[in-house]
Amino acid sequence: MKNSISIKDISKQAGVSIATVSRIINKNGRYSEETEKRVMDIIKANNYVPNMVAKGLRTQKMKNVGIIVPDITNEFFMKLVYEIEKNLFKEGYETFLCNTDEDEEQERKRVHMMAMQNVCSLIYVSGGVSDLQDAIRDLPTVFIDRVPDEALGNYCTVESDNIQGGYLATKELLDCGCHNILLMTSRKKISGYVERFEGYVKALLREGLEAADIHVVYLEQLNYDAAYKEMVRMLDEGSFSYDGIFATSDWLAIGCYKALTERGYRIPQDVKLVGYDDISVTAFNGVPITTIHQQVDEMGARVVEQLLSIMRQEKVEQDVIKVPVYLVPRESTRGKTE
Amino acid sequence: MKNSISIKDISKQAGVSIATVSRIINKNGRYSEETEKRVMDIIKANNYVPNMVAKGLRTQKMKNVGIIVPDITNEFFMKLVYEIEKNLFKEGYETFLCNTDEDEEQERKRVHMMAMQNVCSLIYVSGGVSDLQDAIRDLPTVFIDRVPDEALGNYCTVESDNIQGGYLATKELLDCGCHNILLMTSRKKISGYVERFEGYVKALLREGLEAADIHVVYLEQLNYDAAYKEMVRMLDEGSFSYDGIFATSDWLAIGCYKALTERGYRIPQDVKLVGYDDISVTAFNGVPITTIHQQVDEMGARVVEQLLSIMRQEKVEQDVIKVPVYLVPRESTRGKTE
DNA sequence: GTGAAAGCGCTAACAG
DNA sequence: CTGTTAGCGCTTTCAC
Repeated sequence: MKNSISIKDISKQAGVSIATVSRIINKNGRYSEETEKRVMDIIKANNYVPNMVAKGLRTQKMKNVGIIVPDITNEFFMKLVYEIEKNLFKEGYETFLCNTDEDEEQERKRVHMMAMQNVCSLIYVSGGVSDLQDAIRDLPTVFIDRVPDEALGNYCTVESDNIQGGYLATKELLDCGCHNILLMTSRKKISGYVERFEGYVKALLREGLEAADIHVVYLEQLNYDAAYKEMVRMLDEGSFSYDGIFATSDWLAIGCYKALTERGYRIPQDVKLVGYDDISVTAFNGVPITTIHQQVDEMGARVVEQLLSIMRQEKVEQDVIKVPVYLVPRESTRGKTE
Repeated sequence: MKNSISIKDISKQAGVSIATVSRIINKNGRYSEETEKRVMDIIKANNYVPNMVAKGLRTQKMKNVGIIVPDITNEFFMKLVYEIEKNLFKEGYETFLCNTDEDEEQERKRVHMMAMQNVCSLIYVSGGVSDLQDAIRDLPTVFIDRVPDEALGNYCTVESDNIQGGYLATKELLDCGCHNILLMTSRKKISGYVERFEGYVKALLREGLEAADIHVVYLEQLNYDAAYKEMVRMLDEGSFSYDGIFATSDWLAIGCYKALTERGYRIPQDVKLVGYDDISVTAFNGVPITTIHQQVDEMGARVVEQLLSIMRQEKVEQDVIKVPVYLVPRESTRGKTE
């Protein structure tokens, strides 16, 4: 790689052995202050940068972690990655970013590549992690919005308090007088989404509603297009008769909004709508959309903190870290449905 | 790293030398079909994955490239990264993602880290690349939206036809009858932005306007907050007297929109507005915003294609690849200003 | 406090 | 067609 200078060159110039230079670089002690200074000066003068690849080969550990994200064009995920990258970089780690497009095959391939690159740990954002146990085993891993089914090696989960989130979202709709609330969520059993569902049910039941009042529509993909199409389908076949929708992510809410308004429904007068994540488009949307705010900065910080602690082999006290959420009320739930 | 099996283990099991295994893995020829089959079977059976770090140390080349982006939470950049990652991954490259927050210090640090990680090339999105010549030298680099001032080693630029973009945006405003058009852009001399400015001037002059009709406001940072604050400042001190604004990026346009509407200005009746990039928030915004569409998929594909060609030492015929843009007319320029 | 030497997993001459 | 060997740049015993 480039005409870069190595530890050997430094040692030669300094008139010491490479072992000594290595010790000095890593501050491992067992060298005199005098040699230290001499060597450090030469290092600076030559603008030496350590070769992490060689170091990685020797130590069997690269200082880089892989981040697997279902959709890197989604602002919510990237705000999370932003925080993670920032905190990880501070600790000297580089991050590989992998987009899976919510596709298990892609995911498998990419995790495989990560393994080849000897990443020292993995961060998994609400993904499938289907049959990856083998590849992941022994690799410190933090999951976001997803508690793996089987116990893996060293892992931990960080997520929002999704039950509370689902509860708050549904409660908001109920408080607006909605009686027929549709939940739109993912077909996949991602724990974060399952919990939002749980919160929805909890709010319904508390309000004295019954099992018959639970209405759910499942989506194959968690994105705008899928939500829009499903909504259009329901509207066109006349199977839509709700006065409130809780969409488990903001892009789903936007998809619903688009389909509804295109067909002449007014929001919030005819249908009230709540999203989840608090990405900026909900604030700027034609009718600003009420949503559940996830504290991405807090989440990102906790993810890195947990990851480091697992890597240091420290005992991780909690397997699941919960971060609080709060409701952001906007136009889409303004007014009272009677 | 993990209990992974090595080429040595494979060779032992197959009863051949490690050199032969290496040749087979890399399809370098000079082995019989028979041994190939035997070795491949063992590789599969043991679920062997090559150690890229060792390979990288030996060959002095890691198959991973660094991507430097000013703001990873911006959908435009990430759509670009999405395409780049996809295409690069197909070719067996992994990507490091670095966020600079438009901060030169951050940028320096991160490029430095990339060098330590022995990335085989760099992709630079509209960044500063101030005094990085040293670090970058000899590293194949593709710039997006930025033509470096000084000639570096092996580089190339991919960008939208920004002059045309600036022209189309301004032309749209002129066609709506605007006479007093403000350009909002970056203080930094990023070539992509300088060219949008050029297009703006070109449209103005063609329409018979003069130097006195050129009005520009420069921003220190290229984001929503900066645009919003600057707009508020102008509005509050009464120095705003325009009937049209061309904001050189969508988030700037959204910032202007917010400030203007908060103060009672109507868009498009009082002020017409055009953005740049075509990120989704412009389509969903209260008043959908006219913008210039950049073909990110095309750009991403060209970036990877150029990068690979530079790495293969092939002659790069053009130093600057231009990708066409087009106008997406929306509400914010509807109607005629008389 | 310092140095010699082994070796991480792999590739690439070179010899056969 | 196949094997032997010498490192890539670095860390880490183990002597001195």
